[in-house]
Amino acid sequence: MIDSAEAAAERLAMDRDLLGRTSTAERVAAILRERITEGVFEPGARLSEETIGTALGVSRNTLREAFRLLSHERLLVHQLNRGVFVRRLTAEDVVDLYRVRRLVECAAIRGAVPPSPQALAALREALAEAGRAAAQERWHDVGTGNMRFHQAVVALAGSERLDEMMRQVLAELRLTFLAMKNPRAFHEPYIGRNREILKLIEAGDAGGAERLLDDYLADAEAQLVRAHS
Amino acid sequence: MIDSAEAAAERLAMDRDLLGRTSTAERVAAILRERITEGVFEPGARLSEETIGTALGVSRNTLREAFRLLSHERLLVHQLNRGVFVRRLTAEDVVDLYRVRRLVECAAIRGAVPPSPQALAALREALAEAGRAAAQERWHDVGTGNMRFHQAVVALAGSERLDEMMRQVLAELRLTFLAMKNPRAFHEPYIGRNREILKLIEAGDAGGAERLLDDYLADAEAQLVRAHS
DNA sequence: AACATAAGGATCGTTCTACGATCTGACAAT
DNA sequence: ATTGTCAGATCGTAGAACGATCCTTATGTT
Repeated sequence: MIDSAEAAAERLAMDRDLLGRTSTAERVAAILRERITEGVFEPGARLSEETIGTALGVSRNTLREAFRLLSHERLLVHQLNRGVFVRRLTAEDVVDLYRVRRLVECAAIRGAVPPSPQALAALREALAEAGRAAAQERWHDVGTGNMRFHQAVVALAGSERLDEMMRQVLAELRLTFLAMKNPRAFHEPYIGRNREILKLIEAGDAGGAERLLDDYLADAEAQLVRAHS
Repeated sequence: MIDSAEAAAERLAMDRDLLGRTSTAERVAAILRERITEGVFEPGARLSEETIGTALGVSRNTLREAFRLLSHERLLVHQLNRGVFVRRLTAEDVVDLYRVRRLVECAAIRGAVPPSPQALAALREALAEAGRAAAQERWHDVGTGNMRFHQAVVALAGSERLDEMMRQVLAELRLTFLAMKNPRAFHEPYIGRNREILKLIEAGDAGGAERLLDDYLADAEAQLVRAHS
């Protein structure tokens, strides 16, 4: 009986952080994050403590904590004595973001031979999700699916910290997507290209996958830079 | 006269963010960050809002903002209704940190041919600094110099965001260094190895530099993992 | 007319007080 | 020995207050 009790305790320990205990500030941040990536608050817009605080029914202190969280994710910029603003990305920001993506994603593919089964499953699932969204013409969700695919690419490296970093990079990228007026034309073509990349990864051809990914990123970057000039 | 006025304005624009306009919370965070990396607050220690707030003469709200900043840097961990604690790193954390370092630093070297003159200068300067510190037996500063060298390695990639990420990784690593009881034996040998790496980079031999760097990281990781078990 | 200055209002930065919620540890009951 | 209960400490959040800073507008100067 002792064994099973210990085993059960061990299983519970794994669920511990799943016990979603979140503070009000974090929940407020989650709401604002969604509104920002939806484009409800446009880049450059100021988020007044007073206005938003009363609208959400939270105190200024709590709201300020939420602002801090989002500033660290680079979704907001904080100017002393002026307030927080939705980040407005420049062409240089886009270039920098893609520098990071190229370096990290390509290295992740190169370093993962053979790829872990879980990471492969995540890649396939993200691709399938993007496909479903496209079939239903939910173009925003196609973008989400594509981003999740590249999140899974980074997951090939098997590092929590890299995953976390990529989450941030992709969240910032979301801000740039808002500038594209035709979401379908922008997102749809990349589904097929991701499928090609996955095919090469599955075939064990890391070099080929890396080349394809590099082209992919170059094209996306060029499109976004053009839209941000 | 117009030209020089514009030129002057442009120069000033570069100094703008140097004009240290920082809030109290950020200054408090800077102080705590230093104390933590110094080891004054040991890993696992709880930082009471009340105690530290009165000690530093700031209000709880301000202090909480500082805590948030440091939590995002992973120097502190925040537990709901329990307070903040100095992060205690596990052997898995060390492994993860070195996974990131290996991927990012090696890719930065491989991608930077030829390296930019500024990045090379930063590498040389960091190495010289570590050498000076060693000559004066300031072992803690030797560690700082070595870390700055690897910060400069990442700077080869030319990405602000990667630089920022590396800053965080190295700050976390500082926490693990505290576990090494003999700082000289730990830090000193790496000066020479960094010098070898720089030599190969200067010679344009990115592949060789990458191999050396990989060995370097493997050895450091092994030492730290052993100390964290 | 162009520029410098001053006044006013809005908003932020920070502090203080307050109270409910939650954790911890100790003691009592089973 | 395990469980239940309670008190103390600390955190989470709210709200009011006031000085500091920024922006805008009005006023004055050259």
